[in-house]
Formats: sequence, structure tokens, C-alpha cells
Amino acid sequence: MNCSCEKCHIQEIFFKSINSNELDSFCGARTEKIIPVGTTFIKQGDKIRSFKYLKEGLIKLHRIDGVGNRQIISFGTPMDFVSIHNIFAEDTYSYSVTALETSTVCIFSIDIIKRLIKTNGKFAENLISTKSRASNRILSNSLDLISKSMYGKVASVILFFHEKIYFTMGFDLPISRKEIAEYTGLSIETVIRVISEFRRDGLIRVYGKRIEIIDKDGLISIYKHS
Amino acid sequence: MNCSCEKCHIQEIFFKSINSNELDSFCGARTEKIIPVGTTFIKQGDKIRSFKYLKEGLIKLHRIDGVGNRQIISFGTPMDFVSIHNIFAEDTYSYSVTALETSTVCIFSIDIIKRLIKTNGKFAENLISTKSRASNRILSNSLDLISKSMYGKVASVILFFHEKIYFTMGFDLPISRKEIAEYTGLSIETVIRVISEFRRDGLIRVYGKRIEIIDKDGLISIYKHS
DNA sequence: GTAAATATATGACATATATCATAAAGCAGA
DNA sequence: TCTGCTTTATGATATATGTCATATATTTAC
Repeated sequence: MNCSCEKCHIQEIFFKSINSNELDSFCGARTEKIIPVGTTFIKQGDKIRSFKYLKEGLIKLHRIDGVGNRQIISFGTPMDFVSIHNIFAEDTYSYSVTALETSTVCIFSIDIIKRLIKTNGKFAENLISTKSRASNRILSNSLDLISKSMYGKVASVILFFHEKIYFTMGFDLPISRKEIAEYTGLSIETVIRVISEFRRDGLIRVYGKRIEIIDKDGLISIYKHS
Repeated sequence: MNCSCEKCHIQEIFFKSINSNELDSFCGARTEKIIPVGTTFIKQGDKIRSFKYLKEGLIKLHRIDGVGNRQIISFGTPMDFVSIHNIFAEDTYSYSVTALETSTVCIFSIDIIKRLIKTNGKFAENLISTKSRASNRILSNSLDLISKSMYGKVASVILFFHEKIYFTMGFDLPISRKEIAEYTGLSIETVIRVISEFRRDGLIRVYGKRIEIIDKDGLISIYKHS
């Protein structure tokens, strides 16, 4: 198994810092895994034994918070998830990761990564940079939710999947209303009601999980002003 | 100017990875600055020209969010703030930093830090570790706020300053009600009302900025269950 | 020291949001 | 196909939270 993967976004980021010598031992130790929809492949509390990144697919990060509530932390594409958030900070994961779409995950020995950081400055720099951008994005989204009303929160979820994941006006939401509730901190009923209200106001069309954005500017305005 | 600072918490973390050779060039380039209360010494949008860490004091991270609202991101002691959140991710700061108490900040050339990361693997590892822990804490606090009611939010602020900053039952809040509002996403009036209610319920005593915790278990219970 | 600005406080009221109840629709398994 | 389980949906109602008005206390500027 080698690293010549067409679809690997991470490749460009990480591998440009690795010379052919290192690349050999690096890629030789790689394992690739297909994760079916709904599978939780990292569990909160598990010991961190490997370094994982998302090669393809869509995942959610979630946790049980300090007082026992289920909470979704963020949604991520290959650009968003590499499991270094905790590698050097803790020895167990502080969150779980579940596939929302069939996903491909690449797995490396954690020792190889640690060794690379110590011996390859360029790699360390790229890793810090990638990790910083990812956690800045997650934090920024989390902070955005704190100061918004139920309308702004639900609008931000719909706009997120439109602008960051699917890029089309019509798409199937990869999450349930309950998961939107777990992400926004709203109750399920409130999420459903706000979606219904958006539908009645002609902002979106809704058929179960399918969402079609009719008035994107209207949604953006709600996102900005509430 | 050298690095033999008694009060430097960072020293222990960073410097144990630096040999005496590197230490000389490192410490020779160090600048120390006293920051008076209320001074904003890092401004959102400013170009990142140096590497800063908090040697002593208390600061707040804050930002203008994507739609123009003032928002406090977190409060930090020396263990919480090193300005690497963005160093490799962006070339400008995405937040401002203001001193809540008279603080001491150490400043290094950013080039020295970048060079150290590239040439000293142990330093890179420690830096990643420190940064990870700091951003995990900030994210975790932010996530906590999303799913809490006004009572839980205000209780968490009071408990934060008690348990993480002052360690005593009585202390002067280093922030205004308005700043609590900017941190929690509540309105100022709501913050004031909740504090008054806590006072009337015998959980705390309040004299302006001074808070005295009477019923810590009660506060914790509110924090956990709302 | 005084005026102006800001911070704290509270009431009255409107709006936002949660909770409880109920029902229909979709979905998984026997 | 039937049965049970989960999801989506909506109404009725209670509670949480924001807004506006106003007053006092405190801080800041001169």
C-alpha cells in the first residue's frame, strides 16, 4: 500500500514536507479503512493509539459534556479532520467521531508521526498550521452559535451544508433534526418549528431530509441579524 | 536580559526542550513588557510580527464576529495564553487580547520561534502540546455555554473565576456585567437579573464587583442542571 | 469638585424558547 | 404484513430571555 492516492487532500499538505526516504517508511505503515454511515470510529475516552485523518467523506465530532449531555462539536470534511487535536495534549480522545457519509480514513502509527515531528521541521510546521486552521474553524463556529437566536442558529446550519459541503441549492441534510438540536443547543421541537417557519416563509422547501434553498439572501440576512 | 524569571510558567514548559546554545540566542532576543489594566496589546486584524506569551497576569481574548458583534472568547492566565493560535495558520490575528489585570508579556521574534520548531523536535512537540491543551480548554468552555440556560451560564462564569483564577470564596470580578454578557451571549439586563436572583436565593453575596460565594454546592448544582 | 459618561439595578412588557401532549410518517425487524 | 421504534410535525401552554424605560451608583474627564 502506498500514498499515491488521487483523492487525498491531506497528501498535498503533509507530504510536500516529506522527502522520498521518509515517505517510504511513512506510506509503508499506512492503513486505510472504509467507514460505513453511522459508524463511530473514534470513541470519547479511548486511548489514542494511532494518528487518523479523513481522506474522503463527512464526519461529525461529538461528545458527552461535563454534565452528561450529548453534544455535537462540529461537522467535518477531509480538510477539517485530522486527529491531532489531542495527540500531544491528552492520551485519550475527548470526543467521538462518527461517519455521516461513507468515509475513508487513513491510519498511521502515532510513533511515526511523533518521530516525524521531531526530525522534520517542515512537517511539524505544516502539522501545526493544519491543526491551527482546523481548530480555529471549529472554535469560530462554536462562538458564532453562542450569540445567535434560534433562527440564526438553524439558518447557520442550513447555510453551512450549502456553502461548505454540497455547494448546490438542493441537498439532503446528512443529519436529523435531533442532531441539529444537539449541535445548536436548541430543543428538537424548536428546530422543527424553525424549519417549518422557514418553509412557510418561502425561504426553503423541505421534503423530509431534503432541503432546497429558495431565498439564500433571506437566509443570510437571518443568519446575520439574528 | 535573560530568561531566569522566577515567575515564568512557560519557562518550564518550553525551555526544558532547549539546550544552552539555543537558549542563549533565544533569551537574548526576548523583550518583556508590562501591560496596564485595560490595555489591548493584540488587536484583531493586526499582522502577526512576534510571538507573545503571558508571563503574569490575566487577559481576555475577544473579537468582532462575522456579523459585527463584540464577543469575548475566553479569559486566560499564564497557562492559557501563548500567541501561537494563529502563527502558522494565518498572518493576522483573528482576535484581540486585553489585560484584565496588570500583566507581563514576553515577546520573541517570530523567526526565532519558527526556526526552533524546524530545528528542535522536542520544542515543536512541547509547543503543539501546550497549544493543543489551551485550545481544547477554550473550545470546551465555549461548547459548555451553548447548551446552558442563563442560570447555568452565569453560574459557570462565577465558578470559573473561583475555581480557576482566585481559589477563594470571595473575590473581585475582573470583568463588568456587560463583559459577562459579551461572553455568555446573554443581554446585560439578564446577567444583572440572574446575579440578583443568585443573591436573593442566598447563593452569593454581591457588593458591586465583589462576589462572595455562600453556597458553592448550590452554584455547582445550577451549573450542572441548567 | 463637578459634569458627563458608564455601570448596576429593577419593573413592565413582549418575544423567544422549552415542555408536554398528540399524531402522522417513515423505517427496521419478526 | 404487522409491530414497534424513531423521526417529523404541530398545538397548547409555561417558562426563559430580550427590550425598553427609568433610577441610582460609580467611574472618568476636565
